[in-house]
Amino acid sequence: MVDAAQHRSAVRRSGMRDVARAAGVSISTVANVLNNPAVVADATRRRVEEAMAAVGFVRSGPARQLRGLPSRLVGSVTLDQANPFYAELNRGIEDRLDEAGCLVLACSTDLEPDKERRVLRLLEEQSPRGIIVTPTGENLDELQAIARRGTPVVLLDAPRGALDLCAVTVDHVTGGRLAGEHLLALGHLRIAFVSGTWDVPPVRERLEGLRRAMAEHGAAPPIEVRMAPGDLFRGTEEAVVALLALEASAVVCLNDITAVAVVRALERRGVRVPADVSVVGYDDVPFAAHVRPALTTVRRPIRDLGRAAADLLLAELIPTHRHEELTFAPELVARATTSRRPMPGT
Amino acid sequence: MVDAAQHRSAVRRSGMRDVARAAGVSISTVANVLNNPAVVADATRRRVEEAMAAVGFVRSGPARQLRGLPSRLVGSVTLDQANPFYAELNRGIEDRLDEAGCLVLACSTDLEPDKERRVLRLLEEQSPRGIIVTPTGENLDELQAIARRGTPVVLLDAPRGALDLCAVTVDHVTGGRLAGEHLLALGHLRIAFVSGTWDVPPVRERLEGLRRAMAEHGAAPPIEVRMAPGDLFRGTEEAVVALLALEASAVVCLNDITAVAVVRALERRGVRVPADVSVVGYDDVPFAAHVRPALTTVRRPIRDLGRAAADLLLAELIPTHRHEELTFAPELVARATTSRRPMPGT
DNA sequence: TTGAAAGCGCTAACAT
DNA sequence: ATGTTAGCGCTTTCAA
Repeated sequence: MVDAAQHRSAVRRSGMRDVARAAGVSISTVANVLNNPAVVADATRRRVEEAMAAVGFVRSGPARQLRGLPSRLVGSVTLDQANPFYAELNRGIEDRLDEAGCLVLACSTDLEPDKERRVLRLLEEQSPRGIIVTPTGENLDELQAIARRGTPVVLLDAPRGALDLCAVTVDHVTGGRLAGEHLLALGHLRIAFVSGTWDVPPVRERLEGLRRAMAEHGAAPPIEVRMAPGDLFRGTEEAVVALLALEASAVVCLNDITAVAVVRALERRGVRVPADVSVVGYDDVPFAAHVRPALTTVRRPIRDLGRAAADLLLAELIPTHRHEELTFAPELVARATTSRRPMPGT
Repeated sequence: MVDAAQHRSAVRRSGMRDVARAAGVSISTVANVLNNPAVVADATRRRVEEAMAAVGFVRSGPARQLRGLPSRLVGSVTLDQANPFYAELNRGIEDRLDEAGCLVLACSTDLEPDKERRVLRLLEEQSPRGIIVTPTGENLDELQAIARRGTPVVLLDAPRGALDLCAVTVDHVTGGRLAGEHLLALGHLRIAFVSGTWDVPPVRERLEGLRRAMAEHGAAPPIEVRMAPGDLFRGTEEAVVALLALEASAVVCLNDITAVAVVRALERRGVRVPADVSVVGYDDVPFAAHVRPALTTVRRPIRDLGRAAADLLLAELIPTHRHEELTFAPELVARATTSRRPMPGT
């Protein structure tokens, strides 16, 4: 007689029960060789180990979690895992988690609050060890609620002190300032800032830093050019048109991807970079050094951010844990898209 | 009186039990509003739903899996999720899985068989819905064993017909051929091929395609230059030295990253691309169009590969499922790193 | 040194 | 329309 369950799938993972039967011992002995081998007699242990190999035993994570053991899953919610910045970030997270035997669940929100909410819910249902998230900003209360329900949350690039959670951030005001000071030192006075379609704090702060640097140098405030919604290509074209109308001699972009797109759009219009217009990016993603002209940009230590976030997350398991906020310093990397302001009229 | 469990953590997720108590119904009624809402009286359903909100109910994925329901986790094992190719691939996988309410566990092996083995084991223990893997090639038997134990495995970029599993591949022989024919058409006769440190089939096949194209045109066979182990920088420098010694007028690289590095190394030595030497990449990762000179490369539809792999994986749940092998065609994208062979002596 | 038994949160078959 | 119950694979007391 063959029952329905066996029919449904010819393959079935064998569990401790099967190992126990194969080795002729009880389930708890199998549990002991797994979790407390010292207590098991050598001969028995060997017998059990052979049985494990023979039946192809694989421990069940879900069952262990159900018993209350810490999960080995960690969620990472970014705006887009294909974006080189977040790809690097996830790798940093993965590297640190790997040392702790944990795996990363990589999710993208595309900066859509609804998608973020869906993904967060899905993640929480897996009872992960925790969630590292670059928030869209629209679900901060939800994130706090998740933490309250027992799933640790680590924020990345969220406004400082926004929530009672662990967080790792970059001092974006300083980042914007660095870009500004670099350009001011090169003699630029009319500087534009290309921001994204959505108004997120980490970008606001860069603009604010730029504004401060310019104010301190007695220059006119930066002119914000917001990218049109839709694809990067269209948005950039329109931004560049606006840019040229403004007659700015330099432009700071919200990130490297946009900066490269802006450089291309300028070149297509016969505007030379940096001879006619200087361009500064943000992040220093790996390809920034490889485009031509090589991109001047504000670097943040991307993998370190990921590693730090993972560290904070793992530390949440410690009973005496207190929430902590880590801030990294950005750094200007001068390359070939910036140069001295051209003499007017030449 | 407060018991130990409560002490250990102030926060505790509430389960169906708590909802049932709060709503004054049995657990199965809660289960019904979750899984079979039509059968529940309207008033009761509302009461239960309110209770769920009130206690902050989150369904337990692990518990559901333990009951034998399909997991919502899918593993994706690539060589390096920070590599733009695999970052794109993972995004394609994520997009398709998202529609099925599944999440992707992104893992990197760095082409290290040991790491791959570790990661596969960790993944299998989570009893995921399946695993999509770009194998190092050293653990193929293990992959087959995993599938036998009940976790579906989908291969990516594995040798055709290597295993009795679903697979999605690209016709790399044709890919190599396309690169070769492009260069031959431009008059190149001495062509080198830069391969990676490790000898993996998808790269072998590209070289084989190149070889065939050259043979058919009566040209001398391609000269293989293997990258030195270690970091990309060192490896590329040495490869380029070898390259120049060979006096090849064109070089095909195993992928775009290496191609860009080769272009830079050539330029550092005063060799102009494409005036003196033509360079062809492979993959057409997003930045290939943005480096300067823009990279001529063999494109594969990266996100589509990911989506297809996810589709195959999800289809494994269907009882009548048969393993399937999908092959995508590559395509040459001629940009600015290739040009007509320079006249000897000029 | 080994075994018996309870229970984690859920689903599904069955009973009411 | 709602409730009772067994059990998924594991860990963890406790007893032998």
